[in-house]
Amino acid sequence: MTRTELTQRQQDVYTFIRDKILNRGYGPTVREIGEQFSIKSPNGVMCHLRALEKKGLITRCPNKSRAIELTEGLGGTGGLPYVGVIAAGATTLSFEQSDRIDFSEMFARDDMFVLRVAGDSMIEAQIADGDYVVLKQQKTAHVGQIVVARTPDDETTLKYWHPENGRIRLQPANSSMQPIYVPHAEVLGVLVGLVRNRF
Amino acid sequence: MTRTELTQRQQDVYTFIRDKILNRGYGPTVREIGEQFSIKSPNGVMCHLRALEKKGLITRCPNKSRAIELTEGLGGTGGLPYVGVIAAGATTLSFEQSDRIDFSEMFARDDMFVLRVAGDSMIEAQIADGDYVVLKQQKTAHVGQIVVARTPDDETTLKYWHPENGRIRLQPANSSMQPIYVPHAEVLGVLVGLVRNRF
DNA sequence: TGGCTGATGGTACAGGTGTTCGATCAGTTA
DNA sequence: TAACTGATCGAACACCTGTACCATCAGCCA
Repeated sequence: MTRTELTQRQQDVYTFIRDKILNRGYGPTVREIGEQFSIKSPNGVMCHLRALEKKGLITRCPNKSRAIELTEGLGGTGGLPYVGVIAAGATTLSFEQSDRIDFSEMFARDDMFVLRVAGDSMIEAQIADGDYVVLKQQKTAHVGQIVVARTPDDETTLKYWHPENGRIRLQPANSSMQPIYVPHAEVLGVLVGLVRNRF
Repeated sequence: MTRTELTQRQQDVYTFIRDKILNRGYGPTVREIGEQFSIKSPNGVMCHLRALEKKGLITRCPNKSRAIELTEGLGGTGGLPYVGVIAAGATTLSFEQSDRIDFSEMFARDDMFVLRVAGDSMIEAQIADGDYVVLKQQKTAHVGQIVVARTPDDETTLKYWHPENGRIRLQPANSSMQPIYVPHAEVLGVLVGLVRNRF
């Protein structure tokens, strides 16, 4: 959601403010923002805040400390009703008194990140073109795990992770495709989840 | 979430603080709390804040304004960093300054519900056993959409929706399975999303 | 009755904080 | 070249805010 109408600097400041509010629960002061970006004058920051407010991204309450509201909702209030398991066979759905399920809570760890999948190389693992995959950031993986790996020629790819004698086999889940063999590769993260929202 | 170890007054104060953080985006000052509860001395409020902190409900950062953190997570606040598209080929992942993606926002409509899939009848639509499917509650569907349908013998199933002359064909996405033909069926919802979190 | 806890009031102070005014400076546009 | 915009510095100011110290009072328990 990069905004062309924002300068890079404004984008940075906005992201910082949002990050503070989201992760710490309360926003930064003018001087905290300044410190973060090595802006030594409070007025330097004020200038950006005025710009962000004029462009409608934040709302401020004059003369109050830390009183920055994000115009964009924080989102994620409640989750969705979880009504049961659906099998090939009989099922009773109970909309009444159902539990709720919250996907952002499901992937709530902050060492995770999201990639969008392009291509069908993992189709037989039920990972389709356009899916969002959720990955846990780590540098090692077990044999057979699905990982995001960076190869020596600086390509990044989503594949099964198979270290072999003196090389790495990056195995697609697509029987019409061949495995990739590389002398070594860097694991960027391992697959922990998947989200799809187009049907 | 009434806590027996809290006095009524403390409970009230805590609720007020949480309400401010959740609905306004930033917490109250000591004096704002005092005004709300007609406590005329800042110290009266301090006393409650100390109590709440001692009991572990909030965390404070000394000498900072509005610096009240709720110990209990806000629930579904933030989303995850969205770092790019991963293709079979080259990709540059940018962890710096990345956008964020929030799945609970993605499925934020309140006419949606979630089911867990049992069985492999939709495997060729990349819907696997154990996946969560997100459905939009509606009574009609277009031809070829994936729906949750209830058949006359009161079974509920996830299938492709194919109305035909005088009957409904409920088509699995599994070439080893046969379609189900029923004289009529009730659409409970159409598929709009999918979430998987086991790998 | 004495001691304890929870809840407040009052006052005072130091440092945090938002804001303003004036000025510089690089890069872009007319 | 002149005008402008974005970004920033520096200093100053008034108010906001957290905090500390001291005191009161009702209710409960021993």
